[in-house]
Amino acid sequence: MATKSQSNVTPPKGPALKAACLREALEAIREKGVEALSLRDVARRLKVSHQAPYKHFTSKDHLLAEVIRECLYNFAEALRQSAWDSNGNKLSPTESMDNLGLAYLNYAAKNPLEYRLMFMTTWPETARTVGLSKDARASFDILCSRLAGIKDYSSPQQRDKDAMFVWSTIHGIASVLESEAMNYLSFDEETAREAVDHVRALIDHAIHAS
Amino acid sequence: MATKSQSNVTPPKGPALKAACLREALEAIREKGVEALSLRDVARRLKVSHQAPYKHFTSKDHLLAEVIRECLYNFAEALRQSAWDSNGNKLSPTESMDNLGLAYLNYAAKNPLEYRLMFMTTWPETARTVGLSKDARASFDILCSRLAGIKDYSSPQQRDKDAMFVWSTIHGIASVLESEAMNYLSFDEETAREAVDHVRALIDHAIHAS
DNA sequence: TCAAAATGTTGACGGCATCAACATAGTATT
DNA sequence: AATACTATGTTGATGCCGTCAACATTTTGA
Repeated sequence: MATKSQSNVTPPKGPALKAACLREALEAIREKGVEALSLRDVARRLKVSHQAPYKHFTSKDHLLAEVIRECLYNFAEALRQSAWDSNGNKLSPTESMDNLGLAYLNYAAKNPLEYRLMFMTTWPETARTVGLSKDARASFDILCSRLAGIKDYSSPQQRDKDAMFVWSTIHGIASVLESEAMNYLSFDEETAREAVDHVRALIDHAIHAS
Repeated sequence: MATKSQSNVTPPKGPALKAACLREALEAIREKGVEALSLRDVARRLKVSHQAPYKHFTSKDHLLAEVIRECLYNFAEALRQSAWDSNGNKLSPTESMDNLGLAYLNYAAKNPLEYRLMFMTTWPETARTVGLSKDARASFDILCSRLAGIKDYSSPQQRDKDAMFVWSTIHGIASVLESEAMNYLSFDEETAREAVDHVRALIDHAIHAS
């Protein structure tokens, strides 16, 4: 006997439908791209009427916003975990900071779809009204606290300045690696890897020098 | 008497229609966002049948790709001009390089819509088949030659490594400044400006140090 | 001059987001 | 227990969109 509704047997109902919509939406985006996301398609995949999702999301854009929100959660969680080693021991502040950049780039590399949704896609208008940006801020805050762990800042502004520097720089390298750019700049892997190291070294240097 | 078809008098014909489509498409995007771009809307604006644009663009995505291509042209042109001062005198290699980053950030700040289209939007699938990336590469090549002007590289790979570092870093700061991020990180202007200076100084330092 | 190529137009089709109206089941209130 | 309310689904418009097909007109060039 089935324990939970396997995705293709019986249409999920109630809260399960909501979760299933989020899951299928992400899958649909993976297969056909964000632009092609369609509520009807999601409904069809779940063998549910084309209006059913509306009981859980007020519009297609709200659904998309929630999908992105989940990505933001997971991303922040991955960043948080970069403060512990594989044995569950807390790393030193310095190691934590170093590891954060690595974790960021790693996450982007392993979850390109999610990364693009979070940081390389124009969020739906709705994102503003549902406060998506707060969830994005969570990741930034992790960076801020790691920075505060390795350096004494005279003011939050000073810390933010550093944080923004690190954030934008890492985002820069991640998004270039992720973008179409890599297809046509025709770098060999080696060059790309070295460029990444280059950036990481520079960031490191910058933080400690300033 | 009218010399050229003013946009709202008589529907433009032939090649003029093509140009007008590109213009109106950009305007439509400015008003309602890329996602909401509609060929029919463009046609309507030009008081032309909903199929007329198809005589000049094989699909909506082809139109969008051409719009982006124009942005890429203009952007590259702006970068090129950063090698000359306001009097038309060619700057020294060092000045040219310095100016390039400034020109990039300036362009992004003054043409946010275009910048987003070029570097913060998922290009239509079509972009691949029409070779859009080649036009993007042009800008990158400008950066490469500026770098080559101020430093002797043992190989193109070495130069590309630097170029990629600069490119991604500048892109990072530009896109963070342009993104939703600025809305919710709630930096004061001052902090943002300092962060930008911070990055520029670091880039500068990095190039000369490595 | 006159056929072929370019360029426009109208109409049709299927897909989509969303609104409205209706059905049903679970819950809370009397 | 009976009732009414709410949450959740379903079916059926409506109007917009991209695009195909068929047809009309203009331009071109042989």
